Amino acid sequence: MAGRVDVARLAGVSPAVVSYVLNGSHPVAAGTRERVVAAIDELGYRPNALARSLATARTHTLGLLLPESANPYFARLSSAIEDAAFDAGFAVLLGNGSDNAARELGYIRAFLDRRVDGIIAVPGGEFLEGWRELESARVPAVSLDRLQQGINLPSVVVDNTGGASAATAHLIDHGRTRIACITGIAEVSSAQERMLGWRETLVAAGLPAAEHRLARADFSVEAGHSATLALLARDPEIDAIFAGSDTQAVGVLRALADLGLRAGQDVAIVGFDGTPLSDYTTPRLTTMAQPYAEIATEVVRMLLNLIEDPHQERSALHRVLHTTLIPRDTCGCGPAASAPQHAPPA
Amino acid sequence: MAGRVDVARLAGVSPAVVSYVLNGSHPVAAGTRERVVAAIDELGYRPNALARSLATARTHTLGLLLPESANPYFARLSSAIEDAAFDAGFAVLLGNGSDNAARELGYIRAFLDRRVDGIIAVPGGEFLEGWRELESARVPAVSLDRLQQGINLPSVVVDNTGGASAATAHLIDHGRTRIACITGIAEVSSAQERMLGWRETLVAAGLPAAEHRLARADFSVEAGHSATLALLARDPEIDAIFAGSDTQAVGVLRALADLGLRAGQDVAIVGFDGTPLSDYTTPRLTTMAQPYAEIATEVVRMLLNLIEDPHQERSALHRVLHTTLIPRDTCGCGPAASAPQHAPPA
DNA sequence: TTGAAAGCGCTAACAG
DNA sequence: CTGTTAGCGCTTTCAA
Repeated sequence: MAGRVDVARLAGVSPAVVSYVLNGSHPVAAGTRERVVAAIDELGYRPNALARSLATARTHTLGLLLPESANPYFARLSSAIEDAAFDAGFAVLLGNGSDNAARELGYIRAFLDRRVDGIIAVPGGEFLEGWRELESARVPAVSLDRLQQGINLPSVVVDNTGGASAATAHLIDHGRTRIACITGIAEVSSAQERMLGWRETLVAAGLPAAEHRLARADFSVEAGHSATLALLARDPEIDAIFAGSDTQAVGVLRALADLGLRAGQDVAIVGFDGTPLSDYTTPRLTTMAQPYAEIATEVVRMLLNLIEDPHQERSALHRVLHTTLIPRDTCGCGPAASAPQHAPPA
Repeated sequence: MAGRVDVARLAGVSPAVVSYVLNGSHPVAAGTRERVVAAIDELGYRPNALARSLATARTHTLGLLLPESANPYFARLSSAIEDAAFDAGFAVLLGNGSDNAARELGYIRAFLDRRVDGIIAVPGGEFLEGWRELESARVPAVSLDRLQQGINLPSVVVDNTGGASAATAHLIDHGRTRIACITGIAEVSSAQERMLGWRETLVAAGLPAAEHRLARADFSVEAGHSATLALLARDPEIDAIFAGSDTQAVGVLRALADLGLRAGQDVAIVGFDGTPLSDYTTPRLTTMAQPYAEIATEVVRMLLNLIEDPHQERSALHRVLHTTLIPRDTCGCGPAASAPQHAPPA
């Protein structure tokens, strides 16, 4: 592989000049530049990023730590973040915490060791030690999707309470009164806030927000499925379910089908996240959509600013974006809820 | 941040000795080692991976290039690969080709510049130039999920033809005779092979494999949806559909519901991939499951071997794993196909 | 068993 | 405008 010296020799200049034209950091005579550029692409020369990083203390690489990257929501989110990072000229190292403290820590260290310029993390349940290392390493980091108890890092989240409230209100508008909630564990701030939005809205409407209509489970289809079964066994009167995530909502759908109940009619549902697949469930899932692209550009923008100037006013570094209701079939809005399901073949 | 020299000073040794104990590459007196180790974790010292990599020409980092990481199949796959890489002590740089030649090339370069030890790539449609850079850079690389025309790189794929054949045979076993196929574009080898499996099996059974019952679309829900609509409009006689991916199958499900047709009864369906969500669609999707964990461990094992010894026999570097049929409801096996859909609430 | 010193490939003063 | 030189933080001969 051709090196900087080869280029320099071919162009008849010193190695330093090659750097100058490469980085545009120094004035270089037009003629010289041309010769260097010609030499560069004649040799197919590409600067060694490791060496450059060692010298500049910048890797143009971000670390992204997720709790479980296979989850459709996080998959969508990470894809958006990668896009934004790519546009900004950054590569991303991906880490999968798997809700496992040791792994999260392992990835944080892997990122730190490789000197990433910044870290975006969706903190899992047991992330305290990871944060500690992060803080002591003084590497710019921003918390995404959720806040971590007692640690004040810059963050980008959505208005979970507001979104949950809108979802619940929509259910109430449809005449539902016995509305259950399935959400994530209390340690996850976003899950907790969604529960709060549900509860507050119910209370404000003079409707019961009974404890036995609240289920906490992890953000998986399986959990949504079994939580629904348990909820309905405990209280068959339930006529609507607000699910704190689309993945859980898919489990709800499946559970209703298992019980022979019609989603959108017997039991109305509103999910959360606006996952791509939510538009293709049967029936179509009404959900609170998150603004993925906006979240992604905002979080990398914030991180990049932080990298430029690490001593920013912390208070300005908390962004709250908004979700929007996408009314489809499972709430009772759409046509499909009453569409022919036993119609003869076309 | 504490450096190697600080550790050395604290332990009363030379910086070189710190390296010796860190890498265990050199004999070190027990007492000395202890002092060094003590100094290391008193200072919380962590070696700079960039510097180490520059010196050793090893980054312990892999590049993973996917066509679209938000797709449930690739999300599941990348999560499995990350797991395997983590277990092997490797971090992964993730790239999202977005079926865009320029982006793919951009990521290949980003990987190469950062001196990844190896690359795993699922080639998108226009990956030729990317491959070229890959080859000339002589970096170990393996092709995943599909083969790239005319380029002989090590690969890990599944037996697509066999899987598609089994899927089609299963449909035939259910008495279906007018079986359509929706798969990816012909340029994608796996999509093509799945189509072939469908066709061969039909022919072998003396059934028609009509061209007008074949649809090529990209691997998305949307595409599966519209392809189904088109297929059925063209030929309402179709009584089964083999979908070359679960995401497309989800679109098929949605399209059938739109048309008032019952999946598993009016039209039977078998998907491909065994995506986690396939177990939670309504009705449950019968599918050919890919062995994710096995694929992942195999591909990183192969890549790691290649890194150790780049001059291996090429012929041994093609692994074909097998898919397994998971019979559920959409083929007609399960109970849900005939489950009450208009039953009264429990 | 330990230390000194020469790189790894690049950037960034500083001189010229 | 261009070249020299000293690092960046680590590994690795080679001597001691």
